[in-house]
Amino acid sequence: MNTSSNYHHGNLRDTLVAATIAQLAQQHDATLSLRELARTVGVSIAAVYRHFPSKEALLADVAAAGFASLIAKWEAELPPQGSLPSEQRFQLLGQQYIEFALAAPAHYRLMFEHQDVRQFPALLEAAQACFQYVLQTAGAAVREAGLDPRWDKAAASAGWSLGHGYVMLLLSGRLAMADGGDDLSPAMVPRFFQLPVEALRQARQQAGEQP
Amino acid sequence: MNTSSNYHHGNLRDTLVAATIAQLAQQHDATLSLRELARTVGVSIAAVYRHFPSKEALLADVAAAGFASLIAKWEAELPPQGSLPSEQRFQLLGQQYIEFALAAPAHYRLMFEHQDVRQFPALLEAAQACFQYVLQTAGAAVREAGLDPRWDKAAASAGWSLGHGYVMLLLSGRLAMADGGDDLSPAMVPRFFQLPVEALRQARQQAGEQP
DNA sequence: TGTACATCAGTGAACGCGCGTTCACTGATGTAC
DNA sequence: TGTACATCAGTGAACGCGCGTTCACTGATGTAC
Repeated sequence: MNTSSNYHHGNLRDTLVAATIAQLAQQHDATLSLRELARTVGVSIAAVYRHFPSKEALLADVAAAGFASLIAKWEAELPPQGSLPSEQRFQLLGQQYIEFALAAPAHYRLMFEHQDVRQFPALLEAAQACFQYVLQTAGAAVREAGLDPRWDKAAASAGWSLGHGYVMLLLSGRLAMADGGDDLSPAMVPRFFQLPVEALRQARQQAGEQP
Repeated sequence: MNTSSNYHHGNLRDTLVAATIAQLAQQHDATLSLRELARTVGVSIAAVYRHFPSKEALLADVAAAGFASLIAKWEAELPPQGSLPSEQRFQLLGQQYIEFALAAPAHYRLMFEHQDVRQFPALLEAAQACFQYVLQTAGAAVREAGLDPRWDKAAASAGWSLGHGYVMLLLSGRLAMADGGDDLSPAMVPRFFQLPVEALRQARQQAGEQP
């Protein structure tokens, strides 16, 4: 296994995943055909089955890679914890989440359209790691605001929901639907990542309940 | 055209739409086959093309019907404007939105997965009517909070994003992923519909900017 | 260092499938006179 | 009231298609002695 000899291919598995991601980058929807993928890579269709038991398994790997590179983006671009107010850091995380999704919409869709997380442990693990990252960031903001630390999951879930919903609506053309055109701009959305924390603060003031 | 004579069918068009909705109610994903649909209704596949130029056109009608019945639900179940604080009314709207989506997940998905709103004016119109409903409700809350009325769209979009994202994440199994199980419960979410208004209030306090 | 052999990563052809769509048609319905 | 005819809403068969998957295979690679 030396140079890019393509006979015994080197690493067909990774090549297939990378080619899928490259292909998704060029389309709007998240559908694609194994045969076309094999054609692109320049390999017989049966070769794919040497590395993946099924199309679904390939897609699950591609989805997991998506979650991994989202985490990588955060790790590369988010200022370290403590270097700025936690609530602001949570907003930045939201902003970068949206950037990520809009930069590769089809890949992003695939990450969430796959129905059967339970069948693919690697995918589940990647998605969980992603959620943990959000959870920690949200948790820090919650604690810094003097709120019950157990509200971290609620804040994280609300933030993720907000970002995901915004992206999906935007991509589906169902959001920018008012005539005036003065919609919620991408630049405005991160600001709404202060919402989860703020709402919890309000909720406590009003009643003092548990979530 | 008298009784339910099924020879010249009566109203095959509506029957097809209704059968699609019924079928979607029994499945988790939003995929379905024209042929199977025709089989269910008891009609030849070619008969479908007497009423719809394509499968997509049928699905667009089904999606539009979804938006229409969401509006119907709101009109039936939301207390009239003025009978309670607008911000609370906005929260109720959010709660009923989520109820609607979770009661018919596949139909709900179809409403948003269809890519080409522009090709189907009836669908676009139905979705816009829906957005207008949210917009008015959000706008009332924004005005009642003494905020710049032009922020109504931002509040409406944020609310819709939050609800849509929550529902989609929940359905895809990507939300309830933390070990502890203490996630954001459906009952908790409506509370977050106070977020858009609240966040705008905060934003104004902090800076006084325009959205 | 050379040979024998197991293993590994590919190939090419074929499988069966269900799909959306189209065609020429048939039989019922409604209308004109 | 009865007949002729256009229109409408169906039928059944066929089209071509690309798909995911499987099969028996081939040729390169690595290892044992």
